[in-house]
Amino acid sequence: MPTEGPKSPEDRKFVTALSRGLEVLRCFGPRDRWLANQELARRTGLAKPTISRLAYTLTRLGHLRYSETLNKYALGSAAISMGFAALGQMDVRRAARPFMQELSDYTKASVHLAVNDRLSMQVVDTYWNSASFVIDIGSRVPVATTSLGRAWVAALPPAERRRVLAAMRAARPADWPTTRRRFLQAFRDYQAHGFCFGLGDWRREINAVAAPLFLPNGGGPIVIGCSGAAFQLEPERLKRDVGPRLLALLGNVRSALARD
Amino acid sequence: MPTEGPKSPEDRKFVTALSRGLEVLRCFGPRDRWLANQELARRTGLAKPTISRLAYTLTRLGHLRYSETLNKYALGSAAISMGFAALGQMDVRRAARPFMQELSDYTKASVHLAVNDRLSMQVVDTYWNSASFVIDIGSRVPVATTSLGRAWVAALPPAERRRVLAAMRAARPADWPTTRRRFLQAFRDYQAHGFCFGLGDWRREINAVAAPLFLPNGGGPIVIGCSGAAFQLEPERLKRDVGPRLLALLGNVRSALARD
DNA sequence: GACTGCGTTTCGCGGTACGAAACGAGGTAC
DNA sequence: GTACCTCGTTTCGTACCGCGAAACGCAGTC
Repeated sequence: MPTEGPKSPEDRKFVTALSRGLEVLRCFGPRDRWLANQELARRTGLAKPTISRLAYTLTRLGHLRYSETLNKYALGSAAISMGFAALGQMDVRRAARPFMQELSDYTKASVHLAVNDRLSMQVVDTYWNSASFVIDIGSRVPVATTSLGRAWVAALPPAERRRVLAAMRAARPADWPTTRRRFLQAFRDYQAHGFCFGLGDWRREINAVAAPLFLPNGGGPIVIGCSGAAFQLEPERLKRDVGPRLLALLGNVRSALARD
Repeated sequence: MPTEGPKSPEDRKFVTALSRGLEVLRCFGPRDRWLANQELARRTGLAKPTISRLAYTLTRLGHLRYSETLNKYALGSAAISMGFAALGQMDVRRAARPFMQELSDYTKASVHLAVNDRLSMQVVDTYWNSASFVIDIGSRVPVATTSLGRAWVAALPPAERRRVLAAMRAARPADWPTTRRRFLQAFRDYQAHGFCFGLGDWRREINAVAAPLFLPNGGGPIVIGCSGAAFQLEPERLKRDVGPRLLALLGNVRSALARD
């Protein structure tokens, strides 16, 4: 679910202070361990004193921690706990486990389960075999250039789809023509087959296929994909063999989820 | 870091709305997948309309998701992403990895890395060998009855220590006499040896030893512990052999962290 | 010692978030 | 069908909470 700022001029239900605080937490990407007050202000576009108060609150609550020596903030242990709580409640992971393992065994490639986070896909589970290419758990890959991302966008309702594409265009205007073309192709692939491809445009020599899955109780789609060395996963094989097996996998997961 | 509510009569820096929103998120424990508005109101002690607005905001931001059919909320993918972001930034994990593996190999028991979350310890990494008893990653164990928890409390400065003990007393008044006695012993153990024990009082026939570690840049202590079958880890061995090795492990981790 | 960069604190105002009460939507009983 | 639950959302006026310009404090630098 692509999120955005407050907007909605007269949305009395929207609690600004809470949104801003969470925005501060989201500043901490994989690359940004320690962020100073000023940097947080720059990234969020909020005034310094505001950041000061929000960060103070977040620190008291354990979501941030403060280094006296650096005068900077980092994510705290409360964030970790919340993440694990959320992970533990994804029963898709349990349900999908044997089937993902099986597909990985069959293809000798790696199989991933991912959820969306803005313009990235967050890899939540990974299964692999032999020396194939591996994206570790916890990795993030771009929505724009991976099969995981394309499958996610393709599964969105039109309105949200447009919002995401607009955000990607704004984020990387230079790449937009290519990005746009690839997405149009991805939508056609999704229409025709039910899955999307990534053929070497995220990493050279890595091919992949991915398909979305809507969970019973709402929320955005999650995505399962299979990726590996290009010489092993040729486009034709992805379309004829791996892709259909991926769809079968999703079917199995769906019925496993329905069962209990 | 033990967190608490707003309080502080005139704390102008504390942003109440943000705190309340995060409090809502924290209602979702491992056992509570779907929570209704009313249940959230009960747990947080906030008025229904307030929860309504906070939950609306959190849903818009992707931290919660809403099931139309159940009329209930669950944690959303933003929580997962944040958790992974926080995990990825704990370089203690990388630093400690080989040493924890080594201790696990030596003891044939499992070795855990944990952080605190209120009255639980959140297990963040696990290494094990053979068929020994395993606490999986993502598990949570109580502070009150485990070596991990005791080591954490023992490492706290006196003021925080008192706060935590008071919270445990309030949470389980009936167990307090026992809990108190065990903690006093744990503090003596920590003074004398630098580590704390858990001898069958969390799970029968499971013994464990744990010691805290303060990270270079502030924040509460993290804890590393070793646990296994009681017949393998007799108290005497924990004190003479495993405990000292645990301290050596912590020393190694500290210097590995200082190195880079 | 003046200067610069950054974080925190002050403080009065504006508007936001609060919550009692009203409203609405399903569900159940009879 | 009506009356009666229960639970969630919306309304709305007020209290007060969070906002941010400006002032302050504190290091480091030249």
